[in-house]
Amino acid sequence: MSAAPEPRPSNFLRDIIAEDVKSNKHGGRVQTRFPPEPNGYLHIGHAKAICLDFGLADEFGGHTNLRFDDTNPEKEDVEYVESIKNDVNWLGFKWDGLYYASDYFGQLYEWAVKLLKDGKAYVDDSSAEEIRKNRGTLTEPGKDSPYRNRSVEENLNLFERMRAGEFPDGSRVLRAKIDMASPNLNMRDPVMYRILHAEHHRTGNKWCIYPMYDFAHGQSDSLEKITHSMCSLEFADHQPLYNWFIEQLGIFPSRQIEFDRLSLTYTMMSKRKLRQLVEEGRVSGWDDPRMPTLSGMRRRGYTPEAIRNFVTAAGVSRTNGIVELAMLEHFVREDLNKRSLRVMAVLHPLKVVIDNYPENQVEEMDAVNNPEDASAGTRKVPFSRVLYIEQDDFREDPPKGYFRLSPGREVRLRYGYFITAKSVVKNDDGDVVEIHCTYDPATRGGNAPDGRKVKSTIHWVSAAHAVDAEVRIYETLFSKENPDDVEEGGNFTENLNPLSLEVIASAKLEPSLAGAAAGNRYQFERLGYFCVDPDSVNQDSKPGKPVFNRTVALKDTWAKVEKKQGGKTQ
RNA sequence: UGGGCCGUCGACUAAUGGUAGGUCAAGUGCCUUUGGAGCACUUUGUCUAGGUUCGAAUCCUAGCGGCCCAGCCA
Repeated sequence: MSAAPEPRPSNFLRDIIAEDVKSNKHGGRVQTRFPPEPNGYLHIGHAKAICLDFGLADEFGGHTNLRFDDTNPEKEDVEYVESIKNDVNWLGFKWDGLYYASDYFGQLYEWAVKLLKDGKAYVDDSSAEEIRKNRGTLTEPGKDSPYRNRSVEENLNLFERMRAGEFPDGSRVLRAKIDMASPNLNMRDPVMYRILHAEHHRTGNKWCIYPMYDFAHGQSDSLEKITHSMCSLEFADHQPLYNWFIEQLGIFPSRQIEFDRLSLTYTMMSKRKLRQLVEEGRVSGWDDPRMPTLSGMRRRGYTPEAIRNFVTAAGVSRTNGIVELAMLEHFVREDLNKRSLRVMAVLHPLKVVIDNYPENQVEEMDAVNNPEDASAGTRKVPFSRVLYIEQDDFREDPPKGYFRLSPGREVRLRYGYFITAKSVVKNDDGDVVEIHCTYDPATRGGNAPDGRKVKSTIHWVSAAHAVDAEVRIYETLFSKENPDDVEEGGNFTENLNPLSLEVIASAKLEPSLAGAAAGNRYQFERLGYFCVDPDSVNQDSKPGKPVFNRTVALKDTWAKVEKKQGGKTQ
């Protein structure tokens, strides 16, 4: 945490909470909750909710619970609850209470009985189809169910038998008796309980009826004395129902406040569709580095700080917009720039032989680890007669404005020497496979005593000392800004970007990278930020061939200039 | 002639009814042993029409446009 308080742009959520604290509502107490359903992994969209729920409570000295909204046993699993806990912690938050909606099944049942006794609920024998028909439409009112006016005794008896398992799935539901003509569809006698003979990941087979979201969420908030229950905009239509149950039950009045979801260009935020990608094997798993999941981003090399800064900068409101992926990448670079050790790595090697450099000589050159952080110190990088440079850093026929190596041109090898290209060796296809150069011994370390300038500094790795590595380069998983933008009847998978993963099988790394631990982050100079993938460790838990993920590329002005020139220089 | 929510630079986001600000992007310049980064500067915006008000992005009305809602999902 920095000493100076960060200027926080206010937002309507903070204003509401500040107002409540000021007016001493709930004694000035602030209690929030983050309520994911454990039916998938958390993604960057959840990060916004997490930052809001935890961040806002923290600002006002309040508390935040992590509550699993596990009311649908058919979709939920412990694998997901574990991943969610892990991801929330990784993002940097600690919950005060850890709860499950399933903790409240008993209480919820009692409350349902109370509503039954009060004549505020009834058991409906209609089929799902009939209920749907009688619900009416957006413009026409619904019709009362023929079972709507059963006696309290009959309702109580039927509901008890529903719980006892006497009826098959789908045969009956418990409904709230509100108003079939309400303009708000959620108020047209919403279903409170459905019969589901399914094993729940926590309550096992204890229950065969499960409460719907609407009959569980507000009461769960109430039980936990949540003061500010923040959720996304699509629940705004549910707020009257949220309040209705709380009022009928006469319980603690939690307040629901809606805000807009985070949408990102080129990013799929639907948990259902992300699961589909995993299940169909279109990605390697929930933690595939191309996934927008927190576990995917973690593996990709994103930092929690970068994600938090991004979410804060993107802000919160009630407008429905979409944030550019470039903005996320900006915050990732900003954070990584400060903390990453610089190293040299060649992704597409081109052999360079320095003809006038002694055959068996090796020099240890001093290299700065992080120009942004003097305390990171320096390291030694071996220099020898045969090196690798990037194929992109040499052009036999340089286009206008190209500053790097070309025949007769002198460049600086970073922390090495000035070299001048003299001749090339080509293979049968005419490709340049080797460059012969000379070096100036007076320029050791990259300094020219005579003050002469070179236009370019390029990175390199000594061939004899290079560590071979696999490097995985990622592009967006989808090729369209909106992955759901498909023709009628189309499928979002059509928008999958076929080029989202490029594997470079044999990149050359400077020797300091040998045995780097999984998760370590580096900047490969001039290329981007990379981190060590867990795949670097082989089956026997021994270090194998290093595997690096490219987290994000460096901004590349040259590429931009080149593009602007319309490729005519190519 | 259903209800709810929302319209601010290219994008995103701010402004107790009182100077339309910030970030991203873009551009210009400086600097540079990463053509990175950094630093400085610059450009463009309140959907439309009325109304209330000394004063409206903000409040009201209408229009236009967008999003959400007809799961026994959350």
